[in-house]
Amino acid sequence: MVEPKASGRGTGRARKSPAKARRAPANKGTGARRDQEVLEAATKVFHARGYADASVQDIADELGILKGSLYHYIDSKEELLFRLLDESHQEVAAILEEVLAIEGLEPLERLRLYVTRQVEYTSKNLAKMAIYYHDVDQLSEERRKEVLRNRRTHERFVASLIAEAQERGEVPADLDPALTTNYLFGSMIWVYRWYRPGGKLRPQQVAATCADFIMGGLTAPR
Amino acid sequence: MVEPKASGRGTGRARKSPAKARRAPANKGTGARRDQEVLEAATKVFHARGYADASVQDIADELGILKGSLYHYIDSKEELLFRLLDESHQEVAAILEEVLAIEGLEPLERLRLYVTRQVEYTSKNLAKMAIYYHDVDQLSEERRKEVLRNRRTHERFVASLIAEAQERGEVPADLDPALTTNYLFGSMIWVYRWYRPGGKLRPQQVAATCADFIMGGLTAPR
Amino acid sequence: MVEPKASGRGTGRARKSPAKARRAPANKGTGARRDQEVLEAATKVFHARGYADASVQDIADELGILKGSLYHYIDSKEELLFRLLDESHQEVAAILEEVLAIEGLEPLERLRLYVTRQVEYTSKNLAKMAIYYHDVDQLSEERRKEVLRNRRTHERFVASLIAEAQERGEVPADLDPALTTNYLFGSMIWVYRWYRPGGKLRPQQVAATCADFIMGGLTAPR
Amino acid sequence: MVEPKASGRGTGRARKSPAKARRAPANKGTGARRDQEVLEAATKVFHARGYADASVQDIADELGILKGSLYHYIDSKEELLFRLLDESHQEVAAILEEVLAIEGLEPLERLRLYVTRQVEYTSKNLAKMAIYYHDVDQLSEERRKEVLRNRRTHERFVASLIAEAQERGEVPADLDPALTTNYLFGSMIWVYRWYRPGGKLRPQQVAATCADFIMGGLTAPR
DNA sequence: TATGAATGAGGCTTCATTCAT
DNA sequence: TATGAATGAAGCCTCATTCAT
Repeated sequence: MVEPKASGRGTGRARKSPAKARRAPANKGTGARRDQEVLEAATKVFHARGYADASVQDIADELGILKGSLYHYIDSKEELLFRLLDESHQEVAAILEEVLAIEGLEPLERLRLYVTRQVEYTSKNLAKMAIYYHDVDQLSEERRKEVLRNRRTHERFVASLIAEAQERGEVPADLDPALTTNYLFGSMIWVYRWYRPGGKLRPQQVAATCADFIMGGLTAPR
Repeated sequence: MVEPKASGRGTGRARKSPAKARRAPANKGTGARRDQEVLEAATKVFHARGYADASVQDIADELGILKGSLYHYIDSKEELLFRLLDESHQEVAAILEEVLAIEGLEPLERLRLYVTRQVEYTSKNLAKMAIYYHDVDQLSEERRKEVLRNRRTHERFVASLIAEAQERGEVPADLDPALTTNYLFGSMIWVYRWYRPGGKLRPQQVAATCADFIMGGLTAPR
Repeated sequence: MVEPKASGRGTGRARKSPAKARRAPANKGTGARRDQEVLEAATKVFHARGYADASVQDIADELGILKGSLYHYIDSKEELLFRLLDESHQEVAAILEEVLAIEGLEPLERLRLYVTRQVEYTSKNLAKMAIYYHDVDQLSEERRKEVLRNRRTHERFVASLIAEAQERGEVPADLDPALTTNYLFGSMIWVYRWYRPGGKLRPQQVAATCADFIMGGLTAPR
Repeated sequence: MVEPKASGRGTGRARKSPAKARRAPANKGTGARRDQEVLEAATKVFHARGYADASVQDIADELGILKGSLYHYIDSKEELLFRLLDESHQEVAAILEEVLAIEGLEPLERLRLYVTRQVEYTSKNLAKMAIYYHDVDQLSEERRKEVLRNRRTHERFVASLIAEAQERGEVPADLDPALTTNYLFGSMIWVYRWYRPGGKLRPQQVAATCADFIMGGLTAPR
């Protein structure tokens, strides 16, 4: 069984932290909580207007502080996007890791579980996932490459699961695992574009039907 | 068999054109050709940098004219985007219409043909399709609604093809055609994100494998 | 005696201000003072070059800040004009209110007082009044309507003073008060076009002679 | 009796004329007629939008030709304004000349006639007069000076009429003719701001009531 | 005369970011 | 931490004017 490696906190981002210089101790969890609020505000705003179109002012408004004050929590608008994408990646990667960590699952069962959890996560975190998939290109060259590298690693694990199933004869032999991974991801990811929470469709239903579709696509004889 | 109606040339058109209003000019195609060049330049630039990030200057540079001169051909940056999206829609809708016009095809054959042609088109017109799917949100309220309305119509035709196959028992009865259309589109559309022309993968191969995947997803028993 | 109502502070006010919305600031007047400086600079520039011809750059120059910085104080060039006109209207309306508030005056005495004060005010605030009467048309439809509505109300009060005098037989019975108000205003307002402060003519002299002329025009038998 | 001199075709404006260079003869009255059409279109447009706000495009639209073509008839936008103002001045000056040319009139009768004709003319040529009085400042230094010089001459003739009446004791001795001329003009000119043709008020009525008002202002004892 | 493409300058506005308080 | 004034660069768009055809 494949083993995902530590999922790319590499560049590590020694970012300015609100609990940094001046008066080091005194407040501790507050800084982190505030940090999280900033990320949430940014998520909401970036999703609503698109990263490029959203302004730092919008985020400050969402937080109820002034634009200038926001710079106590961020280095730049782009760094904020990166943090968001990085956080998203952590969570998406964690799902894969959890699924891979479960013992005793056959490849196809594992794949179905993976897709199910992933789609459910996406349905429940639409804004985050929308930004994750829609706005990577807005990062600087270097950061974009880091994110894409992480994704590629992630995709390779999924592809290797397909390959495993293929070796067991459960997936047609003439199917290209890496190529098919793209179709699988397409169905899964595209959810961020059409799913509307609050409608009659529950996340579980989306997850289950999407997994059905994908499993069919993988296993159907040619 | 369902019949798609004329696909939404209704709203947006009173645009400025070099061959524009007052007293129809005597030139016969130069204007239109230049118009097309503008669209192509915009396509290139919007794809490379994203609509929001691309500047009118970039497009003018691409054309080798001054920024101000570009406004002989467009009303605004946004109108240019709309024209692009509208044109894309025409072409995408044309594919569906052609496929629907063929007589004697069974629903599933028709669906496979549709997917194949659509994916091949996308592979060959990556920039256009990337913009078509990635940048709709940047349109003004009104124009966005028009585009989305057109798409919804398009999707309904595809869903109705699935329903037809379902009635013939070729697709599981418990599958929701409208919902499944989303997964189908996901696989198909996502191509714009990962396909790289010039690599070893030919458009026809992408089209064929994508169609296989989707047909499997539609027809596999639960 | 008629009573002018609060003169139209209804519409236009939700403007951006350095002392603006979110969490009322602790500063006590600096913001307002700067605001006033902006208005004064704009008054000077608009008067010198005409609203349409004046640039935001000119105003920024006058203030010694950058063009972009000016937008901390204004929403748009047009909103700035509106603020100017609104302020002017407040002051002009205040004069009328004061004159109407004095008790024990006969209509014609009141009219003479009104004209005198108004003309004196105009002579002393040429730039403001010039803009007030010269540049209303440059406002957006909605704002122009608000300003004109205010003026109409103002004029009606003046007309009603004429009507009062008429009832007492002090003004010819065949004279139309509303129509005559226009002539009265013409003489009064036109001052902004020809009066040059710093010349040998004092504001009081202009006011007195203008009032004489107008009272003659009102009362002379036909 | 005073004699107005030739009213300022001085600077003369050797303007580009459509009947100028290439193929001198052939069309004769056509050129002048077209010229007049251009002036009329400009009058309409400048009045509707204000000189500074009106574009050359607007005028071309009004004429049904293209912007570039308009430059066959004008040298520049400003020159067009000047032509307009110059023409207006000719007509306004002509009224004064005619009134001065009539023999056997007493000064006050002459004044009343002058005001009456002038106001009637203004009421019937609102657009022209509005531009004449509203947009002089938009001319270049030199041309503005020429126009204002012409006006000053005109005003002096009116002032001298007042002085004549004063010498006959028909106007209070303590009244300053030049100063009073300003009030007189104010009432007369302001008509361009409030009169609406097509309403119930006929030009003759405006003229008569305005003249009444002004004569009252001139003759009433202090 | 008329066209219409192109110019080039300038105008209004937005915005990420900095910094003194 | 928070403020809010200011920066400076850039973006979109308009427009008077020119010119080859």
